[in-house]
Amino acid sequence: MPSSAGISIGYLAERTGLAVSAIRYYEAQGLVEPWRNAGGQRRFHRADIRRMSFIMIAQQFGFSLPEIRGFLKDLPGGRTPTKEDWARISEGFRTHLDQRIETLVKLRDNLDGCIGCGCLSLPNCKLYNPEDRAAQKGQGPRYLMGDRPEAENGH
Amino acid sequence: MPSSAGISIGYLAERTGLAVSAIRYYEAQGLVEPWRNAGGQRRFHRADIRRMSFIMIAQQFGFSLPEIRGFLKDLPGGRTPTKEDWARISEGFRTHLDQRIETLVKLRDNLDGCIGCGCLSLPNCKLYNPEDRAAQKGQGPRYLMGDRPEAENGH
DNA sequence: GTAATTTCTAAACCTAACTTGAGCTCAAGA
DNA sequence: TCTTGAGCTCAAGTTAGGTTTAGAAATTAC
Repeated sequence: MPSSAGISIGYLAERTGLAVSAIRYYEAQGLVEPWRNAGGQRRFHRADIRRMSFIMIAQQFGFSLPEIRGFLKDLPGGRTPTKEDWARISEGFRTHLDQRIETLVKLRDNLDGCIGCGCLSLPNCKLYNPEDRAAQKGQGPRYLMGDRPEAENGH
Repeated sequence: MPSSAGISIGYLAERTGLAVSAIRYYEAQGLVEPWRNAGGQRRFHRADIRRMSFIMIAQQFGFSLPEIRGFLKDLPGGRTPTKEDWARISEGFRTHLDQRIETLVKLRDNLDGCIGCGCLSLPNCKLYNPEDRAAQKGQGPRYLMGDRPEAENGH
């Protein structure tokens, strides 16, 4: 229940769909700064509902929590994004998203070019080529992402 | 150096760009089954170079190691994919990829619709909508870019 | 025949984004 | 007032996909 002096962590969780533990984790990561009431319990601004939403949306776009913290800190006064802030920030999202889509489409095109070629071990296969592999981002071994191309010879 | 009786883990690593530790890890995950020489060292088939390449490519398409193990097991005789197998399997890749691209494009469209609307806290915002969020992943670490199939466990 | 390199195992460690548990306190309703 | 539920802290666990480390044994190079 929202009292006049800020909202509880449970209420914030209920309104955003986040787990209570996640909100506490976000606080630990510096994404939100609740104050404490007399009994030591966290109290949040109502605006933090929107702040949490912003975090969740930014996550959908693939931003890490540190990056999101950066967005939130860059806002004058460290406030939760307003309509204008949001418009500005979404340009960045858009670019990020476009890049990711482009990467996947390229990957798909390579796949189409390779279906049935059976060339997985050949140096001219674009899927196998380390240069192309280095271009991808995401989880996976780090040495695929920018390390040694090395002399590859098909066998 | 490849002897006539199979290749060493170091040579396999060199030929694929994988770390030796990664190959041992794949063995532990049941993705490859080397035998041992008299001294207890692993020996691999030459064909495992191709097998490793297959694993790396499948990873690029977002498949988890258990899924990839499934692909490799489904092959008659448990062999490394041939040209024909590869053609068959890539259909699955293609579908998976298409889905991921579609998801991202939808996200982008929603973003375009929302730029400047400042509606982050409103229930009719598609980016904010809990239904849409629920459509992706429940709890645990969220693998946000596209769905990561598999390994969904309750709390 | 040495020396150098590779490989072996097992366990610990790593990152990200959280969740779970233990043990305790605070707040609210009957 | 009692009781239940919500909240607190801190540490440890989880998942995926590995890497690092340490000490010993095998293999290769000279």
